[in-house]
Amino acid sequence: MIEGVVSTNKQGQSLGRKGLATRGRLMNATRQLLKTVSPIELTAVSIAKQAKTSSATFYMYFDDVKDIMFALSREAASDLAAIEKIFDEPWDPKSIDYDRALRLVEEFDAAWDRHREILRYRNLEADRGDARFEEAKVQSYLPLIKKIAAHILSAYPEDNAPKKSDAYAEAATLYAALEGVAEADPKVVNRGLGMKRMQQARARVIAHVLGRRGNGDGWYASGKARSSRRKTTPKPSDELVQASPQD
DNA sequence: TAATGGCCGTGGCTCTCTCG
DNA sequence: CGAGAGAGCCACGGCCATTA
Repeated sequence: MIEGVVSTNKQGQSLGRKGLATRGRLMNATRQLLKTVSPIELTAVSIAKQAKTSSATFYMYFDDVKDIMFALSREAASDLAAIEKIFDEPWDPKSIDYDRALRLVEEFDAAWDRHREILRYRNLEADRGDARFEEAKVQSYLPLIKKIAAHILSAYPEDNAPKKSDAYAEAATLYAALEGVAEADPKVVNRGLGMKRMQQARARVIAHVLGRRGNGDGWYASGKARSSRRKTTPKPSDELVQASPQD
């Protein structure tokens, strides 16, 4: 897992075996309830009841329901991060590797299947402006976007590489496509084009963006052409680009 | 084995909010 | 406006590992 190490409860007492077990029971109870109850409707009382403990005990470990959802979202993010390992395998950046791209999509979707309610809640709170969830969301997707961007850049010779920020923009676009479908309820997707088809489509897009070209295709302007194009290109300013390497 | 102290869970209370 | 549900806090007592 795993969620950052928790060493004390809300009263500042250091957690022993029992305390860690109770905290874990509360988190498991929340996961169970999320299968049938919206996170918006979750209550500390229902979680405590499911964990066979009292609401007072719940407040010894968590501030409120949002707090336990945050702890669960960190666990989920850790599970999701495991798919980055695909990029550590030998992967020729100049070849179109559809099978590997499909595996990336399938593993990403599988992680979302395991944590959909929690990750959706995390994204909802981040979108609502909660700084803690926003930070958790960024820290969740940034490592994968960095891997994708590095893979894109590695397909080019040094003297003909696209701008790093362009590679990051493409990586962010791919991630948005990945997550956009993964976040959707599979039942809804299956009523439409079907999950298999959507996975294959994303895999094809990813395979083509990641495995391509070599000497460039004229998409990335250089020299004067690049500087003149900059006039019409808005300067990236969000936290993703701030965290990404600049040219 | 008894004493000790930290860890932990609970009962009961007040306050707030929602609903009829 | 009263009833009910839930949030949150506090004080107390039980449990358990450690120590003499």
